[in-house]
Amino acid sequence: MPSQRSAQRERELDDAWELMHFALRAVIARPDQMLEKRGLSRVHHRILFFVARQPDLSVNQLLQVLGVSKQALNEPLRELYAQDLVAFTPAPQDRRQRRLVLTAAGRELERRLTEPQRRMFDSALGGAGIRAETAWRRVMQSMAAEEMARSGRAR
Amino acid sequence: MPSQRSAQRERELDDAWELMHFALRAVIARPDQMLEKRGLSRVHHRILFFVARQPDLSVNQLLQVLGVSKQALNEPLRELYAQDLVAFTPAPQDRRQRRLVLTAAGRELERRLTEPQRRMFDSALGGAGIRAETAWRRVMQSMAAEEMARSGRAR
DNA sequence: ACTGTTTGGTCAACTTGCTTGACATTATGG
DNA sequence: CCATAATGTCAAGCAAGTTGACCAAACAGT
Repeated sequence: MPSQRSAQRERELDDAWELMHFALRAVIARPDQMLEKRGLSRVHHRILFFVARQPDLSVNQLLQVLGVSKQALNEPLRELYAQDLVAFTPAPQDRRQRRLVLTAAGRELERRLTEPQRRMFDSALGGAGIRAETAWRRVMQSMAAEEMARSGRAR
Repeated sequence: MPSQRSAQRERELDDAWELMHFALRAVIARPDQMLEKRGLSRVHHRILFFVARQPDLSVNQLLQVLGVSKQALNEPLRELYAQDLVAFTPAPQDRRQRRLVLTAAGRELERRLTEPQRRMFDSALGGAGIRAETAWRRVMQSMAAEEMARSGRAR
């Protein structure tokens, strides 16, 4: 069952995947360095990032988004709490739920950590022009859609 | 030192990063399932992928590309050899170097593993049109360039 | 021919970041 | 009052990486 694709096209698709591979590595690199100095890890950043973007997230929602077990989330979360970077408030209607928010210090740190990434995206997307940017988003959207739905990310 | 960016732009950049995040997860998902059934892991796939794309790679080159220690590479590589998926040939000029190539079975497996990913890229890129595809590549290229240079990927 | 360097392999000890399982707590809702 | 849901926590274990140390073979320069 060989596909209908040309060998040439095959190469182009593999190039695309390789491109994404290295782009990801580049985006990750800087924040990882900064995190290490603080004794934090990538999970901490992911938590800060998603909570910054969607405050009052519940723990369960965050689990869905991150795609890890609650045990894996628990410790990093406690550390962030201990360092006064995130805070909890019980949900008004259901006091079992803990709504996650960032403290001022948490927002500050999140900004610092994510800034290099924003810079990269800004330069890459902005530098390519408006039309290229929307094209880029359309392509990514098409690849990510299913997975985002599964994680409960509305669009 | 707050940046010059608007809050609106900030959100768009974060959206882009999130998009990439989930796209990656989507691309990875299928092959990971297949690998698990064979008792192989993601590294094995990465080895197969890169050796398929650039046969006669030396071990050191592969290390650069994958960005892991030689100890981390060694075992998976041995397993692939034991399963007759990769083969070694001494480099003609320097017999210390082992040039890596895929066996027929290796090429076959690599095709099967990478196929779902190629399909995703083909559908996402192809579906967006030629101009969108080149735009997408330009953006990714801009983000990945440095990292690819560091890994010795010519462009 | 000697020597130092490079390529690669291997053993060992350790760390990190998860996993699953089991169980406890508290709040909710009927 | 009771089943269920949201969350926390302890424990054991595993996967995949790390660093360090050491070894052999092949090469390159003197």
